[in-house]
Amino acid sequence: MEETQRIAIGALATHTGANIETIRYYERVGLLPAPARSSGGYRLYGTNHLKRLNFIRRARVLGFSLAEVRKLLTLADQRRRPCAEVRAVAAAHLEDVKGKIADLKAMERVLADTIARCEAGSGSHCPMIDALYTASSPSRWRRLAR
Amino acid sequence: MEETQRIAIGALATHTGANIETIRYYERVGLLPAPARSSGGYRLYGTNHLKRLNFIRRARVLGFSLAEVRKLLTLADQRRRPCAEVRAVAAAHLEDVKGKIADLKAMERVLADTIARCEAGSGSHCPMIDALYTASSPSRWRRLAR
DNA sequence: GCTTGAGTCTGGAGTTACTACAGACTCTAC
DNA sequence: GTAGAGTCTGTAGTAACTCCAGACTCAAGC
Repeated sequence: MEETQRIAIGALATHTGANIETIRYYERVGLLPAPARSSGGYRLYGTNHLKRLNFIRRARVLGFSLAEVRKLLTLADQRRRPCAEVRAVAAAHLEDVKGKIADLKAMERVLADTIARCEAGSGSHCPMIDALYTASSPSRWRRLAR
Repeated sequence: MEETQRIAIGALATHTGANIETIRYYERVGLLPAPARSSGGYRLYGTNHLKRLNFIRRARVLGFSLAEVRKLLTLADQRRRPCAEVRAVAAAHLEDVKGKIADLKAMERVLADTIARCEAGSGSHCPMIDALYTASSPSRWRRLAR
């Protein structure tokens, strides 16, 4: 319960793998509570900060935006954990991720195709450049990319 | 060869689907050459601008960064088109896209798993929050996410 | 007690690729 | 000549950091 160890920002950074500047940034934007300070003004972090920062980093690795992380942290902070709400945030994010995968796969296909044509090209002109300069409208390309 | 029609920025925006502000932005950062001006200072675009802007938009749809688009445009501008260099830019970008797809798929898996556990959960605590608060280090999560 | 070097502090600017104003001016049609 | 739509410039905001300068603090060694 009580927090005895207090570590400086550099140590927290090493323990979590986060950047020092990022830690200060998270404090500035209110994701990480302001820690205690030494007499000289150094930030002194306890285990709660360590846990919270790890939470943030794990959520970020999973692609949650800081706004989503904020929401998740708020939900996590409530002692009675509203699992349904957490699930809703995660599910919305999952849909987002799926959409991005679909978009990237479409891009991958077009890129791979064009590069392949490039490789087979005779050399007088570049199929990649041609494809980009071609008169078909970007909206058609966007359709293609879904 | 000669350009007779000259259209205002709004018309160019409608023709390409680009935003007016974006067109001015592309000019500011040097992707689109500064067009002629009317006596009152309005920008007047010709067909070359139209083609170039479409090129940029198609490349952006395929996920090329503006830096990459710049490189592609430079290569396209050379009369003798260095197909190999174009292919290199595109291939590098394709690798990037593939990497992002892999990352997102890993995210998708972890998210879907955790949400599934969430659905099956008894209700006393949230598996999603637990997973994020779990003591395993973010670097392990990152490994997981490849 | 003093010095040294590493660590930390704040505030501000830079990054990417736009987007969104405000307030002034221009163009076209009636 | 005037109304209303279009355009102009310049600045600031967005996400999520990252980097920097110049000042200060801390711990260790002598």
